[in-house]
Amino acid sequence: MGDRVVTLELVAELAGVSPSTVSRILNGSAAVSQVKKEAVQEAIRTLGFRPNPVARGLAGGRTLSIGVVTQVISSPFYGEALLGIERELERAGYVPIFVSGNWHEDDERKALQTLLSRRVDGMIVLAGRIGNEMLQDVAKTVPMVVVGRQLEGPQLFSFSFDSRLGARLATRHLIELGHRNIAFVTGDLIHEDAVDRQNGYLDALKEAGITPDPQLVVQSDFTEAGGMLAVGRLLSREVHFTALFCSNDQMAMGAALGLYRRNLRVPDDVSLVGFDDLILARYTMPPLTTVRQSVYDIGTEAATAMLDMLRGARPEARLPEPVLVVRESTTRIAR
Amino acid sequence: MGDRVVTLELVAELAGVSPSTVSRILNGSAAVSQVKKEAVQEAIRTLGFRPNPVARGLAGGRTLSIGVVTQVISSPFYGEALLGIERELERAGYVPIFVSGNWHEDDERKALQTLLSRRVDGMIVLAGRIGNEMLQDVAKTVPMVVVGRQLEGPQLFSFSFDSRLGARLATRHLIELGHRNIAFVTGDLIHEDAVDRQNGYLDALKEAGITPDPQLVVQSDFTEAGGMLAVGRLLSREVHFTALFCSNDQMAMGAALGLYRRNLRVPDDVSLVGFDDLILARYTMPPLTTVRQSVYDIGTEAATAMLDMLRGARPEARLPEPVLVVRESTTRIAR
DNA sequence: TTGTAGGCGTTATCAA
DNA sequence: TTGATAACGCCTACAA
Repeated sequence: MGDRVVTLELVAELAGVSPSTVSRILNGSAAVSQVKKEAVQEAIRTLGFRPNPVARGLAGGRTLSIGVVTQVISSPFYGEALLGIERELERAGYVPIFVSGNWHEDDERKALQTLLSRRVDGMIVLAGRIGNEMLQDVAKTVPMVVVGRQLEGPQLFSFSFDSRLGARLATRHLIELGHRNIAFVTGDLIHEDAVDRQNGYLDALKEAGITPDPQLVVQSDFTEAGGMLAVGRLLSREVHFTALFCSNDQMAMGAALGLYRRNLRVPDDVSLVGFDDLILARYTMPPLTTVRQSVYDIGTEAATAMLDMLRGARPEARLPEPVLVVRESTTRIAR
Repeated sequence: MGDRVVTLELVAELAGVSPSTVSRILNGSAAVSQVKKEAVQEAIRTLGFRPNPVARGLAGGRTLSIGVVTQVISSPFYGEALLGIERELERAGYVPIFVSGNWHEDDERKALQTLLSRRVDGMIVLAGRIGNEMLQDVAKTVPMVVVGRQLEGPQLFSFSFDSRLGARLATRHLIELGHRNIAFVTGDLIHEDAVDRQNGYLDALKEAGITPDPQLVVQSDFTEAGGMLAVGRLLSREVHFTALFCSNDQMAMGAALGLYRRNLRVPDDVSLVGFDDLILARYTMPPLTTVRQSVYDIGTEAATAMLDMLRGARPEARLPEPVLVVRESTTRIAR
């Protein structure tokens, strides 16, 4: 890895041109004669020169890095999105810098600050609690892509997955299986996403002429532990239900355990549906019926949108439609 | 967020001192009179000055960033480690830059290159396939912490979790429950870790005077899908086994599904043990007996070691001992 | 203890 | 098309 400090200047010297010419070739920022171009490329090769991003950052204001505010870097949900972001950015020579917001407004604010002070060229924000005004404010400094909310502004692009439709599909599936008493576990309603999913659930009930019963709805927090607790609360209310729709797969996993603890079998006693289609969903017992929203694709879309903005184009997100994935955690109501 | 470009120079001006004095205060690199120190701190506060890491990187050679070569950013296993790293580094003002190696030597090499060219102040490498020589070579440029192998060298610190002991504990637990025919699913043996776990398994068998049966050992790859396939291969061999020890939780999850598909019940027909104690392990059905190695702690330990090295101290890793966590996937052998 | 001056490796602005 | 020259924001001798 003999990484001696090979500078642009050395390259220029060897190629017999000025540093500016080398820089121009590197960035394609101006026309350069073919001969010199080749000489420089040759010199770059023999010297093994790699431009120093730090110096570039100082001089040109570009760091070739994109700040990513994620919520919990270790969550299986965000993990897949980060992977998509990383892969997509890499192709354009950018590196993502991930900072966790921990679903905490202060942490998110700090994350933005950290990234801003690192002079990232752009910012991708995955959901979170922070106020829209703050985001719009940051977007004045660097182009920004926000996933999971609707936000308008210059240098600002946002998109959401159609969670509402996804939730409607899931609920409709249960209805088609004959279920009428369908319980629902929401995520933290601070998320637009969580609200959308709840609305999708209500949409489907309405569609089918079923009156929603508030007793069947439990608030939770998108975690496994939360899902398990939710089941406990639901059962303590002593309302009858034959199906349970959880706003994400992680809560569904927790709920499954909660049901199991009460000797309720999935799907024989309770049909269970999740949301997200994490890899895990294939390996739960029984494998989980869920709504696929390709989190990986969300990541690549966000990255692509970012790259579009950076090159001055108007981004355009085209996410795949949500799809219901029927596995074995749901069944026709026993009667 | 009114992030106007507040430079160190402005601070100096406002405080009525020279830029170097401000720098000295910022870095504690030399004694400064109390009066000036206060004046400067005051100025920093009123101006909301935050030093520019990019400029710092160029001038001082320090970027306050640590490169982290992880394998799959989205894996639940690495995710927790990354979280630990992030939290610990943050306390010292460092930011981790994560790049995925994807268990691919080329990718890992590229990751190292990327990180090196970004002038990270240190490198943390989580396992991987890349050759030791290459790592030792990189360590000549920046201090390095390697997790999951034993490596010696200047500016190089490595530590592993005691996987061998962990695996021995797991296997011994099964033996104590009366199992004699214990199948084992290894991870990719390119990992030292995977080898250690296999050795631990063999240790325990030997301890109990059980002759290991190669037919009971299946090679796999640490993924859920791999665990499921492994069960298939095992069953096709038609060897008798009453317990199955998988080298990690993810494979155990896959194995559980594989068993379920063949109508084998856990733990009644087959006792199942995993390794890692991911959060998931608590929510599998039934909850998984496994070996806890706090991946989060591994992350914080790696970060701490890095920080130690950066401040010139000799790092010292003290990881918690592996602990067997008995849940409900194992039971006394039916007789 | 403090300030001055030079430099870190690029890019950007001007002339030529 | 090319090359000087001046930033970029900070750190670090060196001198005072």
